[in-house]
Amino acid sequence: VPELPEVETTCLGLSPHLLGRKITRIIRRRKDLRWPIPDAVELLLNQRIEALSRRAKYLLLQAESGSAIWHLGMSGNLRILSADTPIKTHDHVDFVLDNQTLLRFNDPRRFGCLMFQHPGETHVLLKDLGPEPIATASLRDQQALFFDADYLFRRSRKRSQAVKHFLMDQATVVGVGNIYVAESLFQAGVRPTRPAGKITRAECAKLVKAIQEILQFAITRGGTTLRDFLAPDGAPGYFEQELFVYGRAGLGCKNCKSILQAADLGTRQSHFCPRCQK
DNA sequence: AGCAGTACCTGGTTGC
DNA sequence: TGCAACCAGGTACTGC
Repeated sequence: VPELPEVETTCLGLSPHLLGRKITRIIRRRKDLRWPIPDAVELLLNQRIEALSRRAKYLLLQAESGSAIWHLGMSGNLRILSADTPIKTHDHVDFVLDNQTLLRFNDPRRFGCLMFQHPGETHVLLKDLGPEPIATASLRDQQALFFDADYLFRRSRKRSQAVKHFLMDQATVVGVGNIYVAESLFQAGVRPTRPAGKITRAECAKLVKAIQEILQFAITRGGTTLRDFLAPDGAPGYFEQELFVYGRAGLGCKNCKSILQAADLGTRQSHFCPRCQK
């Protein structure tokens, strides 16, 4: 379930293997992932990889002729492998490199995508994204919006939707999915079902702090491996053992021993502590 | 415009 | 034991 920490882990893991390398061949075994893979990705042939970066849950592989945009969806995985590694089921795309290695995309559920962005263009998928939750000083300068308590408070006013959905909306803040929103709400002491508009300013401050700390900590643990997430070198993430509420309905709260409950929010379940979260 | 609900997809698990 | 039903969930889409 790749959320920001998993995509960041992938980005950090891939960078040393990709930067400066030339793409010698692109193999598309499928026409469609989440969307059709545009033919324009062929413009990356014989190009050197200039940069690899993450924006929200997207991974951008930049060359002079344009950028590949990957999204890992639900089950997507990018690995660096030896060029002679046999194909497995759901291996959909290879970028073959000039040093006997390749970048291979595997995605059983095919919710992921590979798109292309021309130089100077902003792909439509990247247009309406909210601010990055963890912003460096340089990001603060280039981003129109800055993720802090004031921003979250103002944006949530008069919103009736559950705060959980509000925080998972990539237009509010990027990178937060079902796992980390549950953990952040727990750490901030806020129930997932509360209407976003009823969250106090103090709670907004707690939520911002919780989201930032949890995402940052998860990155240091290499993300969360629940079913199939692996870093580009094949290593799993170790954040699962740090989870307080996600997937723990019916079990005791690690803080107060109360039995964790499941709230039905749409089709997704959301786990919380009835005592710690108001 | 905001929001709830649905579809997409496959593999693992559950239930009869 | 075998097979169907269900569940996981990021995101775009639909319709109110």
